[in-house]
Amino acid sequence: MSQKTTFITTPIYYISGEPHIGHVYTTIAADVLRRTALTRGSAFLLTGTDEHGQKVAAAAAAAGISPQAWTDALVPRWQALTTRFGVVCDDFIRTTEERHQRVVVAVFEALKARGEVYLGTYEGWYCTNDETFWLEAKLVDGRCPNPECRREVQWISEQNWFFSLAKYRDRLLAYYRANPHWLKPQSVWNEMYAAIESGLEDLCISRSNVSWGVPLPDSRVMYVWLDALLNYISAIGYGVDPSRFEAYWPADVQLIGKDIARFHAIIWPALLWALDLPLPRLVYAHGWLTVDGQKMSKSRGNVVNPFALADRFGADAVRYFLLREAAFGSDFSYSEQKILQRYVSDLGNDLGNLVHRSLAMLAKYRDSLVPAIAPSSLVLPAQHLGERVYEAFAGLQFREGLDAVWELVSGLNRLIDERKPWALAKAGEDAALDALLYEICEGLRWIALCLEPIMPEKARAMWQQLGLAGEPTGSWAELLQWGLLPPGTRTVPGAPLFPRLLDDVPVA
RNA sequence: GGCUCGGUAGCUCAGUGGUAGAGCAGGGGACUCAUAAGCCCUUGGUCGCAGGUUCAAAUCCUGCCCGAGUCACCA
Repeated sequence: MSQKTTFITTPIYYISGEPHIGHVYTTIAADVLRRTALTRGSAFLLTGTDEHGQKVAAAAAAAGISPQAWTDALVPRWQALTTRFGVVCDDFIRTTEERHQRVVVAVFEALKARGEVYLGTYEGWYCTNDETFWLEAKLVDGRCPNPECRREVQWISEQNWFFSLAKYRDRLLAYYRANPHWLKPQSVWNEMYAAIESGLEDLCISRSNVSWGVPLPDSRVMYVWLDALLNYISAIGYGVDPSRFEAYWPADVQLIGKDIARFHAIIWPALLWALDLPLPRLVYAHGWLTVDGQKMSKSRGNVVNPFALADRFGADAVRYFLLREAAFGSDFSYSEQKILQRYVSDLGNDLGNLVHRSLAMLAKYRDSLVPAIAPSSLVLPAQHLGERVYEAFAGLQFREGLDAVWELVSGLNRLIDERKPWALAKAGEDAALDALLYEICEGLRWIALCLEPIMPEKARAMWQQLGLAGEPTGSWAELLQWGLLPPGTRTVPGAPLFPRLLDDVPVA
């Protein structure tokens, strides 16, 4: 039992455009981890925006405003995303903030003092149009290999700072072997191990030809990726507030998309070692959401707008769908039909209707008052549900955790059909009816608690309909004990949690 | 091209040596508290292809086909 605060991070999002469903996916998962951790202790969720770099500068220039004004205008859109999906961030850091930039500079100075960086020459073929350096081997007929570009490339040579990444190769390999579970899923571990094994080159960490970045003391700016990685420690006061920093670092889970594994699984650990800091306990690279098996991208025109999705199905249903539909580590193919099916079948028919029918019967047979019964009549075998769900969620096995909760949902639906409350009422078997109704309501209380990390709004709605005070949050060890639902509680049957959708028009 | 992952019921997937599984969809039934929901029963698969190892292969080996991803600042 660690008393340390569970520290969870998402990548900071590169604000080159509108947020899409993929960004939400990561952030929601982080929020579930945070809420799950809160059932046993304290938690801290960090997210934010990555605002430097040429693409941002170019977009701002195209709009005729300064990069700072550009990012200031976009950031609220990203913050709105977390709010819209019920994500509670304990901090939201922007790389343009002073508190971040001074840490970046301090880290640079520290690396220099430790001899971890040196001034060298950065050379390569450069495509001005794509603003990208290309390896000679990648060039196609001596031109830019991007099929949509194919322009001539030019040889660029500039003085820049380099981080001594290559010397960490053996230490990384040894660390990987000694810690086979520090990077998940296994497939990403394999890829990164192979990448390290094949050799590392020192990393150019400054730019002379870019102006929109964290300024270094010598008029160059910091390489945007190093700038971005440092958010994880700048936000918690590295070099500024040591006691605060040590209360959080190392991170317990750093969620990333598999595309940025290289930065988090090779450069990041080496950088932390260079600073003499411990590594995060787990870096988890989750899969992609694809649309009909195709990668989501602007050029394909198949980007799913998360706000539209939330408007149609509700934020909680989207949260549920994203974490229930596929194993968290692997890709899954999004489709309108799939989320609709989950909504109707799992949420409306199984869960929503269970709540509705249960409270309707309690209203009809017992005037909405939870009966008083002897504890001995409690028979539902849900004792270990809390542990199962906690272990699953905390271990990023969201689907497995939800499967476990649904065993109780289905169990209650089955129990109702088997014991037939309506028949008990007709036959005047009051004791049996009391016991049954109590069990059902108590089961619903458990479901509300267990689902709170996934669907906080709906869990709260269940809690209120059950007539319970406060929120469906708190220590599961204390709350998930069978029989804690107070007899005499007046339930408040309300609107269906997941009403039937009136149309099946696809989301634009 | 190198590397990675995958190809199992109509759909989404679990199953890594020992008589083919789940959920959803489809079909049938009994019920009525409920969002025409829920419950019970059920149809359905030569486990990508071809070889090989083994008493025994979806599961191990080899080759091939197909799909996706990655190797470039997209979660």
